[in-house]
Amino acid sequence: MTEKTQPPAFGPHSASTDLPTQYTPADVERKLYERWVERGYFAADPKSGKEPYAIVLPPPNVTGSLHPGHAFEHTLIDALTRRKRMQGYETLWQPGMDHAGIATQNVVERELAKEGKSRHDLGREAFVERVWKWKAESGGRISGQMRRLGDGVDWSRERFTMDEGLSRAVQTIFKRLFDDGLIYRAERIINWCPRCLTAISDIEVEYQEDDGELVSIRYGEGEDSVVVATTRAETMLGDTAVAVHPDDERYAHLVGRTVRLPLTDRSIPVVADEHVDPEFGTGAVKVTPAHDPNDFEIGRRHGLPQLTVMDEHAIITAHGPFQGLDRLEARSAVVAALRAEGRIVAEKRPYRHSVGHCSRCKTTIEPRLSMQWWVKVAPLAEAAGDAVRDGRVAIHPKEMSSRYFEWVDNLHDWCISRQLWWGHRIPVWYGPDGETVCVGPDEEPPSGDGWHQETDVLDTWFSSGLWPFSTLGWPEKTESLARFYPNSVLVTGYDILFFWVARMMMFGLYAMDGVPPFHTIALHGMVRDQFGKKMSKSFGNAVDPLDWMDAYGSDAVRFTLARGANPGVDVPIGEDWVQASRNFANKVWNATRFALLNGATVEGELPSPEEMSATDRWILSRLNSVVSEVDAYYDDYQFAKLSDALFHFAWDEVFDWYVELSKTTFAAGGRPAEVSRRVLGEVLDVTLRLLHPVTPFVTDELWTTLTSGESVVVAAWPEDSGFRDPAAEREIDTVRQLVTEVRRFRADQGLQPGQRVPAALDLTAVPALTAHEEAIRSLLRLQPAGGDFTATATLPVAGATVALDLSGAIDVEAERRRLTKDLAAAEKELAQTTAKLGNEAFLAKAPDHVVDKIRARRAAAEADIARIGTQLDRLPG
RNA sequence: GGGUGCAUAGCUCAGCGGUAGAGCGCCGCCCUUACAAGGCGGAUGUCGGCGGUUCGAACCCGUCUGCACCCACCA
Repeated sequence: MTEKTQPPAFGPHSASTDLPTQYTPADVERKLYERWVERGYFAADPKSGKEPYAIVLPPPNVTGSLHPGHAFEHTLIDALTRRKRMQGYETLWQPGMDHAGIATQNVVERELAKEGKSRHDLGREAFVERVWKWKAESGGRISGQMRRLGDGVDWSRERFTMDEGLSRAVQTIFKRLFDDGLIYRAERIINWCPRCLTAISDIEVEYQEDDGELVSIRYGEGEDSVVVATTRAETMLGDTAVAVHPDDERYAHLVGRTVRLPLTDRSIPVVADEHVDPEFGTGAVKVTPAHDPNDFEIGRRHGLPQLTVMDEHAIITAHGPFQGLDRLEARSAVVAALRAEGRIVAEKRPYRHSVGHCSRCKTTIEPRLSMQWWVKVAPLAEAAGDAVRDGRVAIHPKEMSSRYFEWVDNLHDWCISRQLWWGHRIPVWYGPDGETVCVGPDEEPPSGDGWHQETDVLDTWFSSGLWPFSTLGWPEKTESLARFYPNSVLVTGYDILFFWVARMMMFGLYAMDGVPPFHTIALHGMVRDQFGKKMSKSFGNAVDPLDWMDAYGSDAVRFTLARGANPGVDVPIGEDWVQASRNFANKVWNATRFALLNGATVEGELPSPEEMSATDRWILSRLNSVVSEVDAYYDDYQFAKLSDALFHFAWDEVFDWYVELSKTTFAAGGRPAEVSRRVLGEVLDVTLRLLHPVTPFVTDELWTTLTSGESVVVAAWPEDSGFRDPAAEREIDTVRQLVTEVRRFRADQGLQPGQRVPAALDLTAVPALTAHEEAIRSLLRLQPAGGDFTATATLPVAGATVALDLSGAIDVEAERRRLTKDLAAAEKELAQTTAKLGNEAFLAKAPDHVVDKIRARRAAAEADIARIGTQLDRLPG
């Protein structure tokens, strides 16, 4: 913090000179956001005649709070929707939250555990009530964070996956799928989390390399024995066969016979199955149909019994000495017992293999045989694949399409039932005589003795898969649904392509008569820390975006995220970068402050090009180019590019060169100053509008001050007027080149930047520059030369000559070093270009513009060599 | 076991066939009346290795190495 006193916060209509010298985000952010919402800027009206533009907010889980990844995603969506709104589209950004079944239930269970209670102590109803209470607090926190970020969502349409309307949607589509035979109930091996006590789907399983131990066990006796290997010895209690490959001669004599299963009083058959790899291990595999998905399949093929030996807590239930042991205890106990019987044939050896873990609690998954509800995905997935294949839905960046196809083309059926309490209860009733009735939203469930509803709830992704249309009122045929479905684009992370995007595609196509839920899928990367490491709480590098917003302002956080957003690529974020963005916001602030202090205006027509100076024409020419550039980047979801383009245009061109050059004009006054004031007003007006979608707060505060407009939120998006002035651009480039060259000389000579130096400027060789003489003198701190120079340094730059009176202060050696270095560079350039131009093949095959460029470079090198030679000759000594 | 992506300045990343770029960091000099959250100047790279295509390659092709991530029912 500086010691300068800060004037109080100011309103949009206070005098312009009230602007403090530093931008203080806290003074404006809250006030502006409230104003935007109050004025209804973000409300989408289905009745307007405007073309619709709709995006859904990927609903955050009600658990916890927003992390940097959310801030990132929201920034991108907010920028897209703000621009479209400015372009005159009827823009909907649909907000809401996801009940996040298993995740939320876990969180609340942990809360309960702190009180020494389990959900069973409360009972289902009270527990669910408790979750709702918790949701109320947590949801409020998230919407508070979204307000801080500046998210332009339509709050009047906020939805929750468990609210009444969305629950109706869930029930409706369940019933429809059920009636179409696309939902069924079946007993299968599923991924079971023994801690969450529920089934989870395949993609909720995270595989990690774990160190296990492979033990080899002999089944049967003597000649008729067979050795199998396993990492889960305890499952042998549930073995109901040994399988070998049909062509494996080693075991041919055993097939069809039985071997005794150690530690039990059972004998199990040896079966031949193609699935067995004879090359792996001993070529014989134990078969546990109730506890392994492969074995389940083998068991099915051979009609083997499915013997369950573990309960839902992964505790052994098989009668005998192991009963009551946890699976890991049982594992070592079983191995010890086998060893005692001499059944372990080889010492157990370390074995690294891939083991499934629950994505929610990291507990090792236990494959388990159980009755679950399933969605038959094949027909749905095919439609989802086709929609992308035939171009109705585009995926950005397109390289990500392969991931999408990888999944939709290789789908297993989706296990949608969860043994949880928090979620949409499956709308199926079972009758006393084994009847199964699926109940639609407007139907009365069957009542009477023996009827009861399914206790399982649906996978949380079942309801979020309906998000693009359930939020718009489906299954009712609402105006909003007709207007805003399909969505224009879906913006989300590539990590939930399978979880969420594919499900929305399947359900959208199914429920909405083959119309896919969005035209475009724009995938972004993950937020990482400044070293490119994944942000995670356990790693300790996760940051709360609110902390940075408090310290540097929302705009700074947003600009940093946008600047890192290359399509589909992970974005690293560090505090240094947020600071840099804060500095940029402050720069924008101060440039506008300068403009206001100097009477910049947006009033009246823009003067004609004839009236303007080359400087004015140059910046307007550049401005229009940037407008087109930014538009092209937006249309291609190139947030990093557009942010960078704006950053450099604003800072380097407008704030540095244009503002500096115009100071001279303003000082001189008169009509040229008036023209420049109008041009500066124009340039800032347009620049602020261009920046607004990414940095909404500072731009609105400044824009309303500058223009007295209502709000930049509802201002028109800039359009390229088509004005270009290449001659003016060349002219200003020359001025910049000249000034830079002389500055370099000054720095090399040790002249302090503020030190005024007498100088003669001879610009006659470049007539266009004469108009800029005052500006050049001012930028270079050159004073008019009075009388004779005592010591002169002459710089021929860009055809002009600058003679500086150094009054004996010239550092001859420094200058000689500088010139020698430049000379070497110029000679190298000459050699290179000459060689190139002497190459016949090059001249014959290279395009003209390349050859011309090389010629120009050679000419420039020659001129440089001559110039530097002259300068060196003049050096004393 | 498959698949995809990435290896460019100290760090994080752009560039993707025609003189190596940005931000931050670093080294000088400056509080020049919009801004020190600033200004000016500067240094820094065998563009992962090796081959090939081409007049020309960071960019295209092959190959190797290293690193990410995704998918997969390997006991």
